[in-house]
Parts: sequence; structure tokens; C-alpha cells
Amino acid sequence: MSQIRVRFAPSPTGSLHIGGARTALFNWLFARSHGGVMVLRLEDTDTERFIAEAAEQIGRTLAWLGLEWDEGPDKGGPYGPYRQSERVEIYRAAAQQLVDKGLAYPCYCTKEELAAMREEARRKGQAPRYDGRCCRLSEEERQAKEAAGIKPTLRLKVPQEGQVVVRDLIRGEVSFDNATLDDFIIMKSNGMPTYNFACVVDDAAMRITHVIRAEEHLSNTPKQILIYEALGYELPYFAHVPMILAPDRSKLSKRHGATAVEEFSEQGYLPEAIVNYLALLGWSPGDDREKMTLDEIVRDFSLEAVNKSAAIYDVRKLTWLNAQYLNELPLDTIVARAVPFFKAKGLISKDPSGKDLEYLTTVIDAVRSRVHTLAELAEAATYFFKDDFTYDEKGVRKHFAKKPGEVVEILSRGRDALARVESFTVEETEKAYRKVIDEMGIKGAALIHPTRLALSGRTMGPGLFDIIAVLGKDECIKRLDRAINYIRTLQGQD
RNA sequence: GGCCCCAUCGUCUAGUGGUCCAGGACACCACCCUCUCAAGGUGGAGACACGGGUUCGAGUCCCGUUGGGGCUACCA
Repeated sequence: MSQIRVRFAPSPTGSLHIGGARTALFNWLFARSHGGVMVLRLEDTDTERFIAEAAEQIGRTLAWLGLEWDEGPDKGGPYGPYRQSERVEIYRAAAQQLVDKGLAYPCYCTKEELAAMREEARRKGQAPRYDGRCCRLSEEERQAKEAAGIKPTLRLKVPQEGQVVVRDLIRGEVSFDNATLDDFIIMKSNGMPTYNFACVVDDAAMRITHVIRAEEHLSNTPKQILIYEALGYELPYFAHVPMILAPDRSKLSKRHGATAVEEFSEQGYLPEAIVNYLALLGWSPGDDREKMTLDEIVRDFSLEAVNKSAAIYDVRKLTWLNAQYLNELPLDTIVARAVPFFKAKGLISKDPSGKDLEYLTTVIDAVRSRVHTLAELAEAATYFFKDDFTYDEKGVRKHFAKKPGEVVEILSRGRDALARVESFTVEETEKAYRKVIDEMGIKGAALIHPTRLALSGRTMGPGLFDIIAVLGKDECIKRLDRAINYIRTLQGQD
């Protein structure tokens, strides 16, 4: 085979969810691992469900994930246009061909009549299928309908004998009896093609060699093969990848919370982690590797190694992977990605540079190992930028309120010791604190825990001396004084 | 209902007839490390849906049952 060509063909009716992203990823991986071409095609033939911003948003999300396409609506290419709404003439011509060959015919049944027929069949316990009545219309009857101004749909004549065999790269041969199919619609009465028809016409026109899509389309494939045959097109290879299900095993939809890739992005998940996680959903390198670079995945990916069974996505594993990337990606990269989250929390006002950037970087370095997302990162770092926090309630009970008199004494000694430190580093401040601890004959925890609470309002976080060094002498003294005063008010209440 | 697909720990998976009293990862539990929380390290609990075959031998092949999913639209 010459050049391998694949396509990702989303319908712009909403944002890209992780199922779609995974399908796009597998297409992309297949193309990249074979030196092939990736086409992005917008399936916007449903004029009612079409959402203008969705197309742009899907493109943005794919690009954010790093899944660049070679041909598409914005990029152009030799087989454009890549928006189905701009290709209607092509579908009409193809449809006309089928009518001329007697393989398709106009149907004047209205939606209401069709619905009634389906209802009738259901009541009789029969399979709801179109009975082909309009195919048997006489020329006079047809003209009469036409004269009455009824805009017909076009239906493909489906043979009622024999079967269609789908040769699937992942599932092997799957056969369907033609008798289970009916004369389905290929052109709607509004002149637009239906999904199955447009899909076939375009995949052929765009020279797609491998149709890689979700399993929900496996049942559509026999219809599409019938169209390929009617049109005299050569069949592509098919590969139906397993579905991704919501935790309750149902099909993914908006009501399942964050399944839109954009939402993960807003929560501070990194594209590297999402792509890595998605690659592992339905595919595995065949060994124990979990965290893999894109290059590694491209090198080892193959459709043959793709699973057959549907997978339920588990945010917790994604979250774990995200934490891994948060820690292992270069610090500068994480800082750059984190900036919008710090801005959103009002911790910084504009893109930091110089000293501010240096400070931000130091802070992120201190907290990144204990958070899972960029949003958590900003949250965990707030007290490095604001000192108007309140003290954690449990912490107050444990470290401030138990023996307020003693704590005030201890904290004051610590404060004074810090005030005397000249070189305010992790090492020097710790030395000073250890000395206080020794002199007072107390446990380290008796000084360290109240200090952490005083400086951050929290009972958990980076090592205390890291916090101290990052905050600097003045800020530490200020916060310790504030805490000492606060504890004195506690004393009064007893 | 009809047609199609699928079935290994809670979840993602390795496993292509013997090396599997089933391996890894997330999550969970314990311990270690430790100024807290993480991270990291060590260990633990946890699965071949069920029933028939085939075979000397089955998680691996076949059939059935059950369960789950998809399609069955002038949606894609």
C-alpha cells in the first residue's frame, strides 16, 4: 500500500470528551508510527445540533494534546474542503449516480409516517424496518407526490439476500445478514447527506486507507460497505477500537462530570499525562511500562495490540500519572503551565518575570511533589503570596490552644532566634531552631508544628525550613508575631 | 424485541495450550523514612463470570448460559 492515510472525524456538537480524544490519539499514533497522514474532518451535516464554537474548540483541544493533523479545515490539503457542510455537491453527485444506476430511490414518507410505522412494528413485536413502499411507487404516484411539493429523502436499495463481511483489524471478520438491514436513508429531505453516506463518500474521496473509529460504528459498517459497493469504491481497512465507558458502565456523556478534555485542562491536568493515560486505555506495550513518552508510544503502538473490550476510565490513575508528570517535567515547564492557575486565584497579577518569576519558581519547586494537579498546586501555595489566612482549626487545637502559655514562650524564643540569623537559608535557620530546641530541652515537634501553623495556617506542607527560607526573615517574624498575639487572645478565653 | 461486539483483581491491563497455586499499575492496608503532608522504599489483601465440551493438559480453543456494551433516527 502506498501512503497510509487516517482521519479523525468529529461532529461539532459539543466539546471533545476523552472517548473522542482516545480515538483521535489512536489514529494519530497509527499515522505517526507508519509515516502516514492524519486528516481532520468535520462532520457537520446535522444542521440542528451543530454548534459553531464546538469545531474550533475541538481543534484547540486536539492541538493542546499535541495531536496535530496534516490536513483539515484550517490547514487545507489536496482533498478538501474538510468540512462536510461544504461538500454537499459531492454527495449530491454521488447520490445521483446511485439513482441513475437504479441503486437508490426517492422516498416521500414523512417523519410522522415513519414514526407511526415503527410504532406499529414495535407493537406487533417485529423489528422496526422500512418496508420499501416508495420503491414500488408508480411514475404517476411519484409525480403526484412531487407535485404536492413533498421533498423526498433518498434511500439505498439493500439486497435482502446474502451477507456483508466486515474485515476488522482488531476484531477479525464480523458478518451481518443483509436481511437484518432495510433500505436506509442516504440523503435527507433537506438535501444533506446522512452520516453513513457522507462518511463513505469522503473516506473514499480523501483516500483514507484505514478507518479507525469507536466500536459504536461497527454496526454501521455493513451499511457503509453496501454504499462502497454501490458506488464502486475500493474498501479501506477497518479498525474498531473499544469504547470508553463511564464509571457506571454507561456511554460517556456530559452528565458524568469531567469527561470533556477541556475540563481536565481547566482542572490542571497536563496534556502529557492525559495522552499517556489514554494510550493505556485499550492498548498496552505488552510489558509493564506505564509511564511512557510519546516517542516511545509511537514506536511501540500497533493496532493488533489494541484490546477488544470496553474500558472504564478511572480518574484516579490519571491523577497519579499527572502527579508523576508534575514532578518529572522540567521545573520551568511546570511554572509556565501553572501561571494561569496562580492568576486565576489572584496570587499573581500578570505574567511574572525577574524576581517574581524566581520566587514563583522556588515556591512551585517546594510544593509540586505533594499535589496532583496545577489547580492543587496554586491552592497549596497560596500562603506564599498572601498572609491573611486563618489558622487551620484542628491545628489550632493541637498546636496553639493546648498549652497556650508554653506555646507563646516557645514561639517567641523561635522568633528571636530567627531574627538573629544573618544568612537566612534552610541550613542556617534550621541550625538556629535546633539550638532553641536543645536549650529549652523540648522536642523538635513542639517548636516546628506551631511554627508551621503560624507561617502557613496549615498543618501540612513542605519542610518547615524550606517554607522559612522561601518566605524570608521579615515575613517570618511578622507572621510569628501575629500568631503569638493570636494565641494570647486564646489564653484570655480560658 | 432483532442484529453485532465484549468478558483476568474495585479500575486499567500482561497473559496467544504446559514456564500461571496468574505478573504489573492505580486505588486500599501495614511498615520504613520523617518536623507535618506528600514523594520514595518494602510488604499485604485482591481476579481467570458460570456450565458443558476438545485435549495428556485450558485463563488461553469450541458451544451454551449469564452479564455488560453498541446499532436498530431524515444523530454522528
